[in-house]
Amino acid sequence: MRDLTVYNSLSKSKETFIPIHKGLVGMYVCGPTVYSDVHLGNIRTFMSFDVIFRYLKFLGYKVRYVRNITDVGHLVGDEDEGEDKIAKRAKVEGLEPMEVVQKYTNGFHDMMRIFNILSPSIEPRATGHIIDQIEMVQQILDHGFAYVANGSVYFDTLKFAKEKGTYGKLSGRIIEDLLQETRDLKNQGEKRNAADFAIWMKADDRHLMKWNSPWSVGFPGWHLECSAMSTKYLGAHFDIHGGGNDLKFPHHENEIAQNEASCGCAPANYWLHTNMLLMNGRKMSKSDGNTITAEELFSGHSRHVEKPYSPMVVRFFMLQAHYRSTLDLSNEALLAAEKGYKKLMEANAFLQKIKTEDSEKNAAIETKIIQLIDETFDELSDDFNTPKALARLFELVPIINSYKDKKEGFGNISAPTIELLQDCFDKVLFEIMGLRDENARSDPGSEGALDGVMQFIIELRQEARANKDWGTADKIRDVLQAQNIVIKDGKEGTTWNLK
RNA sequence: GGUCGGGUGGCCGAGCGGUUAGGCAGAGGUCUGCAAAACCUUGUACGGCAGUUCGAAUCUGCUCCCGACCUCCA
Repeated sequence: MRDLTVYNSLSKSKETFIPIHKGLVGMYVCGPTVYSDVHLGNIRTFMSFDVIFRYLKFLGYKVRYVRNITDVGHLVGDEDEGEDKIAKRAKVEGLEPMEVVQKYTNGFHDMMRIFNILSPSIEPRATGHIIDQIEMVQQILDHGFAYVANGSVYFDTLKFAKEKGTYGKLSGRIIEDLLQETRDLKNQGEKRNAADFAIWMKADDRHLMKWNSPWSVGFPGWHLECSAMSTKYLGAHFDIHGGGNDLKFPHHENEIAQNEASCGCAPANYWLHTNMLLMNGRKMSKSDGNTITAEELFSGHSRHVEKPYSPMVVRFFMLQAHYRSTLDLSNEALLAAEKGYKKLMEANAFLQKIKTEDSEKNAAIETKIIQLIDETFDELSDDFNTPKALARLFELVPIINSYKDKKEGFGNISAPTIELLQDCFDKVLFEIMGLRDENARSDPGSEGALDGVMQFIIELRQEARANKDWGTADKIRDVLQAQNIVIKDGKEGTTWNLK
């Protein structure tokens, strides 16, 4: 197995990835809070972890990938009296909270499918794990790192920080600074310190989602569900924990604290964080409206974009940036990605059709190809560097295309090398990067029929061309073009493909 | 205000001590009835100012911008 290097947010450096159990990887990623449609920023994060999941599997690891659905406890606003996001939405839409949850969970799953993001191994919901969460609250209380106040339970951050000395390690926060926050929080009354946070909250009568507990009828705190569910399915100590950069603090920091307080050990060895998707140079965010939806991208109906872009173009666009860098979305960048994506897919489609035959081989090119293939996997193994891996693939494209033209000096590639190349493109593009060839005629039933018709039309056009009837030849091409079918007259005959 | 990250050629985006990253756009050429595609050739950029070094986009200091987190967000 190739050595894999990952950037660990905990150490702020790249480390060699060594799983706790040989050959097995446990990975937990914070999923969405299902109170509204997913937006592109979420999608980028889940797509990044999708590639990570796919690559780990490619390397031969058996991966248990847990990605939760948060459907309770996430509050609006910055103080503990804020409304639950789901409950608020339920009121607005006149639905049962669970209907809201189902609606947006369905929407989320649809979007994951559209972007070819694989389902995780387990997708647990917070509301399905209330008992586990109550047990964890109890453990934290038993260990003295929480206190009950008026039916709610708060995590005693200061005590935890003093005794364990690890609080703030992930996010670089210093407890003293947090305590000195002068921000004017309305509901500080029950908390001993500003840095404390609720792990169980007493619900008022009007609250829609609430459960019985030893402390009150209420609901779990936002950070708790991840601690409880990761522990339940991956154990107290697992390999990778991931999420968006904006979750580092307070969410992940508090998650770590909860885990340590309940079972005495840090939950994950490696913390991976994806960076933000930007638009207009600013974070794309649900709450401030600086956003574009996936549907708007697909339809082109947005002032930020001048034409529609397909899901795979968007996926490719995101793959061209490293997951730890911010990525600025713009029409121009999308346009460039679309061209590049098509070029790569066309080269691949041609490559996969090459019949291997033994012929005189060119040692220099053989070496170059093998080296580039090797480098492609090196890049992926270096903290999942998809942009660099794609760059190597793009360097292979001219070699592939020159084979098409049967130019002097190229084309003399041995069968095993061609097979290696075919395998590399297939694995990297589809299995690892999760792309799909949108140009490929996907419906096998209609393919035969359309292909037959196209062969006939191309034949007719060839006759016209042979008779130098350029008018007819061009008309056929123009009409087909209007139907989004592109005709290309190559040296080896005419080919066609759907635009 | 505190903490952290970033400023790379027309655009996107890698790299982080010595190499052409790559994509898109642009220019010239080959091919072609014309086109498209493909192929070949072409661009010497790293916010600014000092410094370290044989050598810096890459390290250090200062400085100017921008962003993220600190409050719900992937």
